[in-house]
Amino acid sequence: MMQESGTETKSNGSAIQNGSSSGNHLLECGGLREGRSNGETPAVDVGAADLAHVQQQQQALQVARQLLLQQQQQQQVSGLKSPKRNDKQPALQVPVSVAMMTPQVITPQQMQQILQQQVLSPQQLQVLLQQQQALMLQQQQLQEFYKKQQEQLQLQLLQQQHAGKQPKEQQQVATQQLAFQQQLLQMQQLQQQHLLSLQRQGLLTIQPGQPALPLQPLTQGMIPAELQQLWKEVTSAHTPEEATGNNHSSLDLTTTCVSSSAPSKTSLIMNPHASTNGQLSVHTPKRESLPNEEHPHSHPLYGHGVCKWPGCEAVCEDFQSFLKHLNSEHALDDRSTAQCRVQMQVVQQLELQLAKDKERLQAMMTHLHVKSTEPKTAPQPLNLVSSVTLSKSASEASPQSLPHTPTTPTAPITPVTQGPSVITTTSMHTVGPIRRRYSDKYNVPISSDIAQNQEFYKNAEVRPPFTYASLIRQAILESPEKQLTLNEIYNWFTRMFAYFRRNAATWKNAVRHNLSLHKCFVRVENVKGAVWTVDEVEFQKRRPQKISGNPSLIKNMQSSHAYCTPLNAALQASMAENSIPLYTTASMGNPSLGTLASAMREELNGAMEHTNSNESDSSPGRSPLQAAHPVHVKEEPLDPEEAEGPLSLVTTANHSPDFDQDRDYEDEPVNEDME
DNA sequence: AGGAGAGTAAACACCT
DNA sequence: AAGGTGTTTACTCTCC
Repeated sequence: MMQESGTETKSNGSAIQNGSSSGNHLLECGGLREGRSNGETPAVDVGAADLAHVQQQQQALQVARQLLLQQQQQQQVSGLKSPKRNDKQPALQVPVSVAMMTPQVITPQQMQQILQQQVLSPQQLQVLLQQQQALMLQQQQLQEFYKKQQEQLQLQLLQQQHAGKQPKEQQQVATQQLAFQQQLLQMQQLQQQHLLSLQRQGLLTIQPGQPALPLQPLTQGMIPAELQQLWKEVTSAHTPEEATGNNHSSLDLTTTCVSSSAPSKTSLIMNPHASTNGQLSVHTPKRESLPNEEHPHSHPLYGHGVCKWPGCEAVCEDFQSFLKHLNSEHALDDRSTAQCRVQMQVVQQLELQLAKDKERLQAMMTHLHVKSTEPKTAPQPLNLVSSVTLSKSASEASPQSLPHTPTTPTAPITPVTQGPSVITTTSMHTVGPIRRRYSDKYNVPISSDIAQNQEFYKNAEVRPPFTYASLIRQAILESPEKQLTLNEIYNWFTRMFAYFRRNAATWKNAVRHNLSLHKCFVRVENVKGAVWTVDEVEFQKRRPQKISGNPSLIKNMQSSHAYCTPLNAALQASMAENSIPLYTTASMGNPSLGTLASAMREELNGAMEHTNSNESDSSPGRSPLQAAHPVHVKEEPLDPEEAEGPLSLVTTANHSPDFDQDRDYEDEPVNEDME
């Protein structure tokens, strides 16, 4: 999608350039342009001073227009300097003529970008759309009015040419256009407000030192401002500086907008790289400014005296120190941007999953003809958090798809070669089957874990971090008679774990295999048939399973139970298998999601310090996840090959090929996507 | 490097 | 005959 915008960009860019020299666009352009182009023809035999005056105005207009174009071109050029901005910048550049003719509050491409970059709630989207529509409507009206004015002006010009000078009429026109100018100003203000609100909502991000995406249209839709300037030229004596000043002011409108919400450069978390890809501009200038305006000292990234930037948790005495910290520690760099990108992926993934789960729930309810969330055995989203699966299956199911998932085709090609601690999907991804499992023999009481996080496992497609043997044993032990048929074991698996509702052929085979393989499972002939029981002695005899892998994980698990609930392991496993970068702040979007994200983030990062997690202040309701404690997570340097460009808004979620939960649980003929 | 545990795949036999 | 159940083998991966 970014690519689309990218191409648009190009075309737009060229359009601009052409537009400045050729008349193509001018011709399409409506009144003003026509006025100019037309004006040149009849102007020949105009001897009248006022007519010359009008011509002067038009020339001035042209000059101003060129100025504007130059500015735009300069922007482009400067944009080229920092490769990051290429994509976006041009995408936003709309030929002046186009800008005049079409409502350009925010271009569709921009909207698309926004939508891609930010995961918005439907409500937010709706509001946005409404605002957008309203603005567009207004702009259209203004444009119509503008056209009329231009026609009138032209008409009057012609009249003047024929009938001679009529200062009064000119005055009249001037007055009319003044009024029009005011409307344009209003329009601009509206746009500003709109943009500002967008910013506040976190929908737009403005990069420091450059006109950001959202502002572009303003700049370009600057025709009104241009007119203002011209009008000043026309109606009153003014110096060229003023003209340029005006130009500036028009631009300032945008920059003002920016600066108002993003006081400090560093506060803009946006990454240059991001825009490179034209993919991401997450993060939150708005969040920085907003708190000050509305809730002084409340900040999504700040809570309980701790910086809640993913993986940070630096203690900040007060809000001011937090701001300092934010600006210094989380400035624009690869790490921050990568974190943002990852965060966005997480959110995307979660939302995608949420959508799927909702759909599934709907289907279930429809199927069962129930209205309430009733299903017993069937998984139901109990709450936002638990209903959000981690789509582990996505990755685990199709390992081969992973390598390319994170880096979508649209993803930037600029890999993050640095940023040691940047966690990316790829860095977490483990190819092939996950063999790190542990039984309840080691620090992790499977029974308590399962009981504790039952709902989570039921709803999240997270592979339980236990071996098949442990799970089978658990299933059997949970049964009243400590014995189960194979089918009952199957049922237990599917009932207890969302994960085992997929790829049935695979795991069922594994279950059978384990039952047969391990001596601890004893087959007993029963009246009904054969049932399986557990020989505890044999089970305990089994060679101790080591928790391998991440040393920190081991350390955590061994050293502190408190910090290492099975859930953590589950999460970690799922994250690893999922290639889901659970690396987030609670600041984005849905609080519940944020909570989940926050909790997961801790899983990944907070481990080290894992003092006390206070990330959940913004989150209502706790979930199993929240009970989770930080676990150390592998932080490996990015593989340059796999690493995505910073902040590339990857659409991994959309790519998870097998993340189709609507599949038949039982018959998964294929493992093509599985491990 | 090699052993062991674990997961996966598959072939095969038996039973219902 | 088809499908479920159970056994076994082979292979791979990961960890020690």
